[in-house]
Amino acid sequence: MSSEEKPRSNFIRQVIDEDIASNKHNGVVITRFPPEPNGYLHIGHAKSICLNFGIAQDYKGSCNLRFDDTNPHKENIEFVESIQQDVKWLGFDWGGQALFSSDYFEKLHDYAVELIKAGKAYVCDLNAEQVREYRGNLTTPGKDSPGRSNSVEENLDLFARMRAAEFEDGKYVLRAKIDMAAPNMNMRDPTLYRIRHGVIHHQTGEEWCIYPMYDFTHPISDAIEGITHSLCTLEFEDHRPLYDWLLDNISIDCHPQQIEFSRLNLEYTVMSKRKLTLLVDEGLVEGWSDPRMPTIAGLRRRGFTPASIRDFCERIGITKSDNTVEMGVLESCIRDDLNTTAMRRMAVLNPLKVIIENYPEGQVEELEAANHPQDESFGTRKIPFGREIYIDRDDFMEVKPNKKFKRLVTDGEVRLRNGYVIRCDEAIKDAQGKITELRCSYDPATLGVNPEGRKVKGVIHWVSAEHAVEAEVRLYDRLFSQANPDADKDGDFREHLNDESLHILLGCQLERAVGEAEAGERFQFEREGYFCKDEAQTADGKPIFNRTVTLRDNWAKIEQQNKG
RNA sequence: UGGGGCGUCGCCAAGCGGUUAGGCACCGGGUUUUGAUCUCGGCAUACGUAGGUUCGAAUCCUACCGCCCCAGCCA
Repeated sequence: MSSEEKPRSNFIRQVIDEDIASNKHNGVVITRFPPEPNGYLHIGHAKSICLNFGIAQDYKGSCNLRFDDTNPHKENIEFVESIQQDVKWLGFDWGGQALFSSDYFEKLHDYAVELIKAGKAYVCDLNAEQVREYRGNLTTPGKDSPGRSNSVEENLDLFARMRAAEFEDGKYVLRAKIDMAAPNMNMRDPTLYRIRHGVIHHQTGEEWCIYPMYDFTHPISDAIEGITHSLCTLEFEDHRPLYDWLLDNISIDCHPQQIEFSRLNLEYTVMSKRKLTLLVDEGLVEGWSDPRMPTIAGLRRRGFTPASIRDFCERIGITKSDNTVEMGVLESCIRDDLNTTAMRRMAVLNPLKVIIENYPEGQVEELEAANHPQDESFGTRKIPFGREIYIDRDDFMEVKPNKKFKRLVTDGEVRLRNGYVIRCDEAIKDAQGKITELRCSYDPATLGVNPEGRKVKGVIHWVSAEHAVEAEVRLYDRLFSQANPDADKDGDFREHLNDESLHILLGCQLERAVGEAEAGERFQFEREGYFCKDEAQTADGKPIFNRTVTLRDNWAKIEQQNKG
């Protein structure tokens, strides 16, 4: 499998190679994956996970899982747990306990005090709106906050009282004293600490009422953990001067290197956690693990394998350029994997009853079928065959529509996969003219051999009516009808939701062998696609299968082109 | 009109001064009891544009153009 091959290089690995060559960190490589537990992980996070854990593996280093939990307002324990589950499921190990930025709150506080003592941080009493005004804008410099001229003693006293819960939310913040005229907005005395009462932090409870900001927390947490390379996405590029400033201005002897790469965009979906949260909260999808979601949990439920997602991350590469990857790449990854790993089965999604009139009533044959056409190690199974079977309605037409059509037509023949050749003698219709069943005959001499004197081109799948397992099958399509749902800045991305993204098929007929499948099991339903059994059942106890992806379908493509 | 990035095939992406890897997609041929798989072949005189340096430039220099990010007490 391509995902297990040598990882291809990228500019970050080149930096690491150079650092190893120059013995910068004594040959050690330690990375970290630092999610904020305020949502479920998505395929974009998978890119970062594969990068960070992949590098750690290849360089015989390690990768920490560290929750960046400095904003208790938005975070909760459900997300802490789902994130760990998803990283594990993707196949990565962070060795021991997960880490939390909140583990370092006391140390972080001490570094803040150190900055204050050095005259490099001050307590500011401006309110949020004033801070914004004082900051200036992109083209005009900011102006100093009154607090900037506080004495060290005043700042120390105020900060201590902030911690001691003497002030309400928003009364004061702690700020770094850098440069209010800096062209980089991040350097205009960024906020380091804010006051937050009345929230219970999932790790520290009510121990703290001041919480450090990301820009303060991240570099120090990295340094505490001895991270060598701190990999993050492009939007943090102009936070790097602040990252470096902080580590240069406190007494810590570790200075990780921040390197930025571009985030993943995927066509026909959204990747921002804010937007995904909105879809979940507004009930526009069925939760974070809805199979249409680009979340790891959604992809898992859809039937994607960890290997296929790793392969995807490998294929898309790591660069600094903006990119929007086509869905076709993801689909190709899962097809590649499942093609070699999934058992073949037959399932009739849109059943049409077929009576084989020259087949003895009550007789049942057990036909043998390979579980994989190219891999004998998958073994074989028995498929019952009888007088009444189901085929898919799409596999029959009364009149042959064109000479390339090679499925069943009236007075025509077709091969039943793993079975006999049958001929359609008559299509029975109801009063409305809808075909209700087919009267056919079979050729007993065609089991495992081609008929004599004629060529039967088509092969269709089928299921014994008597032995079929009824199921619900869910067909998924892209979540959005537009390749880039958030293209128009003033429009609402929700307007582009695809209302055809889910089709539920009832009364599907599966071959007997699928009946024993366990939740999460994946199959190729021949000629249809790859399907995964859902953990849920229908109200009346019938199994539910989710379609992961269709098979590549050149015929559908040709038909599409003929129409268009 | 401040700062930081990015621009190589429809979409990703190698390339790091010596004459454009690869994958996806697409187009054709072969095998096939899945119109699948597999397989064979095709698919950028060209690297945002214009100049310059050089025997030689996607790679170096200059100037333009286009796109993305930054004005949270979010991360």
